[in-house]
Amino acid sequence: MSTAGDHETSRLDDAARAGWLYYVAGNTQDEIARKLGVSRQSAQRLVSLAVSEKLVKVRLDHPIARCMELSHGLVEKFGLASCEVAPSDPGAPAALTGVAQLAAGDIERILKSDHPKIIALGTGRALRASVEQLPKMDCPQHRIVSLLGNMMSDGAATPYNVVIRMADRVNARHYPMPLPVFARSMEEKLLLQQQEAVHNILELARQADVTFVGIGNIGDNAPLLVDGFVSREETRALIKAGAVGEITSWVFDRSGTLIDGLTNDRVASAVLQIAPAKPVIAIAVGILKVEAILAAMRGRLINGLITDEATAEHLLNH
Amino acid sequence: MSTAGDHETSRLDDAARAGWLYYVAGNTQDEIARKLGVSRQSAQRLVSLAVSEKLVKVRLDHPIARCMELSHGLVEKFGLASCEVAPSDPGAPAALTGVAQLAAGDIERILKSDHPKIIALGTGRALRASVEQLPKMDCPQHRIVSLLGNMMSDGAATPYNVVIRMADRVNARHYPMPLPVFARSMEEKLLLQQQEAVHNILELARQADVTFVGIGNIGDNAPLLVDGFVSREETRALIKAGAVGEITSWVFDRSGTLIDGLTNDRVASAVLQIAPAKPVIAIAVGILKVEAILAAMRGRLINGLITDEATAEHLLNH
DNA sequence: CAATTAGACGGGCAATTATTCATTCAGACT
DNA sequence: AGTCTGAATGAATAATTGCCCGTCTAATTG
Repeated sequence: MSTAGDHETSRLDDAARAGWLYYVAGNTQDEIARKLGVSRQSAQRLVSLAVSEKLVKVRLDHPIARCMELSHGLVEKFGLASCEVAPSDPGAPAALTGVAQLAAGDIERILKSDHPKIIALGTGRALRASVEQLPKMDCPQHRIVSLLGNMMSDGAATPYNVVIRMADRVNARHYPMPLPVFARSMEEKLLLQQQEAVHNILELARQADVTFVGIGNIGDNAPLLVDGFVSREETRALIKAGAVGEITSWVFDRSGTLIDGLTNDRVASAVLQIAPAKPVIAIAVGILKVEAILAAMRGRLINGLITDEATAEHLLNH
Repeated sequence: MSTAGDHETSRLDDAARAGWLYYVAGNTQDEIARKLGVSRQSAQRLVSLAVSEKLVKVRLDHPIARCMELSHGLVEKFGLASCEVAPSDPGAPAALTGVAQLAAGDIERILKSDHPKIIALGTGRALRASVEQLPKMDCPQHRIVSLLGNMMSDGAATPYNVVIRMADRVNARHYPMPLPVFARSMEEKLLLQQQEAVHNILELARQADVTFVGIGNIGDNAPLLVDGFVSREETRALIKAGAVGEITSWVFDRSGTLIDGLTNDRVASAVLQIAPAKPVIAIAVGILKVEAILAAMRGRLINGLITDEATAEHLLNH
């Protein structure tokens, strides 16, 4: 026993020595092997032992480090395909710029591809801010398609028309949806969607290679309410039905299940797919949205998330 | 200015991201390149930037880590060719075992060589303890030579006969020095050294491929005094002449310069070389010896050191 | 005591990482 | 505008690292 213990101890000592020489002193494994009087392979084993025994601890002295941890944690916890967390600037309340830059980076990377892509977009302030961050580009090979209408029921344009703005910037073919966000009734919705142009656009959206959406909360500060798409009474009914969030105006409950009836009967936007095969990336920031984001992840309505540090903390500590 | 700053910042952010993915998440640089949307070379540059900008900090969770730092510090500060520091066991007062094992490891490594080597040995408790740690070996190709006599002036054997003990263990040719440590006078010393055998041994010692010595302090607890080689009066005279330490009974002052006259006139051991070309490694432990070790390093009487943590701390904080 | 087995070792090779070099590109200056 | 400079980039290549496999050693077991 004592012999084995000593043996193990001295092996760990050597591992520590090797780890120190490698990570702190910057020696190569060959040099370590010479200094420790062992073969290079043994030196390699010692270094890797030092790592696997957790003798070496790496710390990253940069605000980004926390973001990476959070992102990693969210990926693990909710089975996301991707997650990016922007640092929250404690000074600036307009926390959008961080995520907007991140999202813009993602979008830009996709646009740089030579292969034609179909990019589907929802709406929302965060998404709009992201598009604003895009540089001028020339991407005629791609198509940008809207997931939902850009009209109020009375025909007025909605304030956050992301598709057209983006197409402006990057010079791509684009397909805004010539529909109101909500039809006046289920029948009207079906009627509208039977138009060939609308039908084509919905089909295009279904084939999208990547989808970016916003997530809205339901309640007093809900985008849908603030922007006048639903009334106070409808909001109350939705809350009573368990609604906590919405994506492209489709309202869902805590488990991420779409609410039956109510406004969902009249939503004209493309249907959400559960556990989509292609990336569906939500851009969403804010403590108010935490419940909605959680629900969307639980229900597999999205498989990617771009958010900020503060929101990510709440999502993980829930 | 603001643009440049932003640019630099975002570059560092990316570097931090890359560093995190590499060191914390264990990604390969290829994966990082894909995730960050840059070329593999750029990913490599980002990782190395994160290192050179000190964003990644590596810590080693093992007592050895401190020893490695101390060793590195001593090498730098005193221009040593090598330095090893054994962990001090706060519980055990007999701090010798740590350094003894280290030294034994060094010696063993040399003995394993197929090329014939000449190993010169001094005396001392630490050196003796090291030899005790040697395993049984069979090394007829090497020669072990003593740097100094193993007799008291009256012909009695000295207690720490390292060479014979070591030769016992490793079965190597050995050359103990058939001389007293101190002759009775300078004339007697010269006479003794003219014997052919002695002359040959001294020449062999001069050619040694590697030399291991102990370092003694001068004073009340000095090995020379305790073991009865010098008298109290001689000790007093030496101290008055500035003596702080000795190696193979050659006494030197604070600057590592050999003291003129006194006992040095009568030392029969091989002369110390200043700034030796081959490794001359001292094995020395203890707060009492700090002054002596410092002096030996200053005077370039040694170019290698094996000591323990506590002693190393004192050497560096001096 | 022989058989078995777990673990370490080193050789060789594939994968990964670091470096060098020529080129490009943006901005500064003439 | 032309030219220079310095940074950034990608390609090529050199260096380093990680992994697999056959071999050997030592401990365990029957």
